Amino acid sequence: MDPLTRRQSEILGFIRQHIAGHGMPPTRAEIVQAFGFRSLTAAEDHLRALARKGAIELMPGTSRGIRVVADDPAPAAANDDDALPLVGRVAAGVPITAVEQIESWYRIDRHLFHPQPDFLLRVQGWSMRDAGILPDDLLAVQRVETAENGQIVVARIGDEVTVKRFQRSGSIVRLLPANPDFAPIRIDLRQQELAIEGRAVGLLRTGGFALA
Amino acid sequence: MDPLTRRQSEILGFIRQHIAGHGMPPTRAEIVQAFGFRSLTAAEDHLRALARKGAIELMPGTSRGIRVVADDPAPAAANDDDALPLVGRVAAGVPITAVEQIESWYRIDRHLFHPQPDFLLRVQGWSMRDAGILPDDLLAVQRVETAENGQIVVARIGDEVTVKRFQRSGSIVRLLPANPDFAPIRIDLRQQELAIEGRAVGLLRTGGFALA
DNA sequence: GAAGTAACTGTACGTAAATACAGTGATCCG
DNA sequence: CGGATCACTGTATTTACGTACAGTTACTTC
Repeated sequence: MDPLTRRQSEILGFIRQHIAGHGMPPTRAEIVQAFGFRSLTAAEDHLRALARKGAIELMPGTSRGIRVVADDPAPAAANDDDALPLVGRVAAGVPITAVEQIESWYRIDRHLFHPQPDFLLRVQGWSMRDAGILPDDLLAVQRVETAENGQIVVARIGDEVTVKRFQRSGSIVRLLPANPDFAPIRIDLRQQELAIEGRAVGLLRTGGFALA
Repeated sequence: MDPLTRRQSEILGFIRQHIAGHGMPPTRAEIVQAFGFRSLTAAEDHLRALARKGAIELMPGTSRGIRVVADDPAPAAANDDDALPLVGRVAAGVPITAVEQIESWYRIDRHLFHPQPDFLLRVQGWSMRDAGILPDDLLAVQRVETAENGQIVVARIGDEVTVKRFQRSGSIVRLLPANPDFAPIRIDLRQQELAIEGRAVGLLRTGGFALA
């Protein structure tokens, strides 16, 4: 979210306060009255600015169509039974689920998934497009050390973490993308180390569906 | 608080749900649409009844001037702030979110999604494959009545509910699949009726990733 | 069997509210 | 210096919304 000006913060504060107190967002007129403006456009301009900076969302043609974007993602606690950690950027060789790697926790009904996941991983790139796995999706992953052929796994080669379909024959492992634009990764277990971090058991897409 | 009738409870539930999902109380028109009424007065009557019985408070002359008074913990799941209903098979002409259509509730951190969804819908068929929407995925849908070009919408034509990308020019609406094996649906609004049930804001894949 | 309540349809109207357009200063910035 | 952003004033137009009025049908209750 872009930084707000002093005035914009006051407006945002008023919106929050109004929702808390009245159970609904304010109208332009109510903002005007609260701040002593003499023109509706003053309120409109502020709302546009706040929307542009991502602090609020405006719903065109809708009365009181203001939604405060939650910048405080309701931090679920680590001890919550139904919370899953979102694993962030992965640093040099550290196991992916190390505490330092955890970005945040999300409350999700674990039993939704079969089998049950242990953590979420944000997907990067288009390599698994044809498996319906897109960038910025959250992959629900179950921690396993070994994989069966055909399963989609989270694998680590050195510092690189990747999501691919697993295929092994003898000491040769192929990590297959689901996208003809990407090349398979071939690993000889006698020469290179491959760590299986987990197995994909589900997926969560939290953003909208913009045009690709 | 006086006891509510079955229908009145449903209305109250919808108001709660709307506030939770949209951050503001519904208008009369939104209630009418949600329940499939054909007259604004139906909604008005219910609101009056709920106000008379003390379940809500109405603020005269104020758009969305509905305040839920009681915080009775009636249907455990439906009241959960972080629960989403899974909408089941859709029957003849009934609005998709009609109470009777709800299969079950799932506990999911609403704040994960932007904007926040109102219900989940199980995806059927491969027509949105290239948008990463596969069969048996649960689509997180925000209830909206209109759509912008390019958005992925849940639309109803008669009794048929479909998920497609929305494109409108004039009175011609095209519902575009994201899969070359499927044909676009072309609708002339002057001849056919098209109901937008909602807008895709996220996705939940609960099964594993079997080989396609 | 009259009266009341619940749950609606259908029409109409005034106003609450969103929003476009045209400006005015003030400040910052390369 | 010109151009952007900020913070407004003032007017106008449309549409979203609340709400009144007049009915209908079915079910309960005294």
